Amino acid sequence: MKEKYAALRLKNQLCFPIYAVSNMITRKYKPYLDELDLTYTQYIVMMVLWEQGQTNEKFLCEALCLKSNTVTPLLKKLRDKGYIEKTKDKDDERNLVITLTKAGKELQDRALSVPECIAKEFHLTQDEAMELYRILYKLLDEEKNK
Amino acid sequence: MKEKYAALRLKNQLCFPIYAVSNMITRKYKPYLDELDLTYTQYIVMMVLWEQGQTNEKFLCEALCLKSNTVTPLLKKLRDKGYIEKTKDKDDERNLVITLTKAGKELQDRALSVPECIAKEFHLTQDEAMELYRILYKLLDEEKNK
DNA sequence: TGATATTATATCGCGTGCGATACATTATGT
DNA sequence: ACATAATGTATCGCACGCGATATAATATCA
Repeated sequence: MKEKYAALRLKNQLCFPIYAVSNMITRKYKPYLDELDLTYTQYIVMMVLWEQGQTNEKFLCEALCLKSNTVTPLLKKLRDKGYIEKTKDKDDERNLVITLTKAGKELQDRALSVPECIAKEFHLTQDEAMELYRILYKLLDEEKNK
Repeated sequence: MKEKYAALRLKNQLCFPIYAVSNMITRKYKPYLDELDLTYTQYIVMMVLWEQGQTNEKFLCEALCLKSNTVTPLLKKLRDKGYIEKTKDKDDERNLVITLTKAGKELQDRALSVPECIAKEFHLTQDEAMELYRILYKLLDEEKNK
């Protein structure tokens, strides 16, 4: 018979390797992002901005699956670094319009090498990467549609 | 031709869904672990202890892919909660021997329901769960053997 | 219109994670 | 034996991530 506590063994968890790999990824990015004066979380905020050009805090929170209590201080730091600007929406003054500064836009070119540097550090096959991606988004999408 | 900045799009990252799912998992566990007076990280520490019965900080750090500056305060909190005890190894006084208290041992029975509660919240097929597990450990093992 | 609800952002406190560093103990080499 | 290195743990400072709560602006509805 199976051991009573088998379900509580670390090796039998799916949550733990996700947690550990997530920490590992942040560590891997650090040396590359240090050169851009960005943390990992700041980097993904910048990604959204590079793509959207202009956005607001609410959109960022949803795109990154974060809460305002995480994003508000992040935006403050990015503004202090001179990468973004925050202005009030004229039509709805609750709305915080976030735009890239010149330095913020220029950062995108310097960031171009990051994805390939990171890719070299992980050795998954194309199929593995795609399957991992698919399963993770299945979990995220499921959560979003609740 | 492919857009110049395609590699910097959030949707083209593998790192981001791992990060987002990891955060999601911690949120999912919270209500169940609150009843045990454990955080997620404290929970995985307890898992190692339930399995090993006795261990030291170094073993914990390696098992959980964490550094001592994370684990030391964790152990302090678990001791304050009365779940573990810390004593010096007689043979090597650098070594911190960590053991479960009676309350710590009893907690394992109360934790037995957690894995199944969590499993119900995620809807992966058996194959998807196994493949996810395999790929994540491939990444972790690769890192360990460096 | 005016009370109430909703929405978007911000603040507070706590618990991680981590790089850098310090400290005490043991091991090592001459 | 004794200076030096290695090892195991602890401390410090910073940046998240989040639940709870607050605040300001807009929407809703009697």
